[in-house]
Amino acid sequence: MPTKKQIADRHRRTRRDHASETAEDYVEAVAEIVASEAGECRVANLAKRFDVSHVTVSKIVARLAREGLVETEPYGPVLLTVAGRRLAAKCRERHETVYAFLVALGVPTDIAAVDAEGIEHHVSPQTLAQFAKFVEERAE
Amino acid sequence: MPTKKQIADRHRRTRRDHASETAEDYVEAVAEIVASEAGECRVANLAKRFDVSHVTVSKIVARLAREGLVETEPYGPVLLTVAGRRLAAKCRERHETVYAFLVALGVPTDIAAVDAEGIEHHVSPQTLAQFAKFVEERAE
DNA sequence: CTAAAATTGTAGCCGTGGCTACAATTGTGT
DNA sequence: ACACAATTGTAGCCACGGCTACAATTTTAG
Repeated sequence: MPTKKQIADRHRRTRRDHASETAEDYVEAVAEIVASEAGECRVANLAKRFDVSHVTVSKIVARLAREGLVETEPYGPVLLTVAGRRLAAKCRERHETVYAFLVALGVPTDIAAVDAEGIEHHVSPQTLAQFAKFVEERAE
Repeated sequence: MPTKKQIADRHRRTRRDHASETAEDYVEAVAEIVASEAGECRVANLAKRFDVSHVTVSKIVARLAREGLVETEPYGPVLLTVAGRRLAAKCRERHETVYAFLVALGVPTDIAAVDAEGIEHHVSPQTLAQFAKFVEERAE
């Protein structure tokens, strides 16, 4: 049985995850937009993508810049740093695994898409490995 | 392929979920504490449980009271309303299903406990049903 | 080239979930 | 009863992710 400290730790970790969820969503989106026809990612692209105001995007991009995930200049595009690209790649892979897993489990694709969005940030490497294994087994 | 609007909707939903996560965690915790040896749930119990200050708990409890999930009087215990008890029961069941599912999948119990904490709030009824089905099949 | 449109930045507000510090209340132990 | 401990409330601060309104800049159209 878990101790009270362990329960508190679990919750603390859940909160810490929260802080990085936005960062993960944004770097993932930036990578996708750069890879799209758009070619480059602008604040406006992110605002549309997340359906928020450009002001909200600006503030979050500023934070990501502070954290070294993106680089940007006034009125310029949003560029991923090396760290940002690394994080984006990791998130994209994890996202795809979670989505594929849910679909393999029998969840309708539209619902799997929504759930994957929420779940992906809380999946540990161990759980992700089990997800991937399950998908592989079903694929044979 | 999903439209941009659908992608934005997915993110909006993810954000809305965020808002209710705290509420769910708290009513669940209140129900557990009330059911424990403690017998009643006080602000101090929640503060220890989530490893936050009593001030943070007070503010959140006040919000839950505004939302009709709990009732409380100055210097008194935190009581669940009917709506609060209903939500707590739903969350507890969902939490247990997610945990059991991860364990059935092969995730170590300690890691499953952490992941379940983060995942439970983002599982749709459809996905939860698949989780439950999977657990049942493995149990035979 | 200049004027209008689109984009981005800035100022200032809100609610949520964190905190410390201090005040008030309740509970306990002589 | 009274003092001390524990608990809860209040004041006031912070960062984050939202917003509107307005200013600045860049892009695009004429």
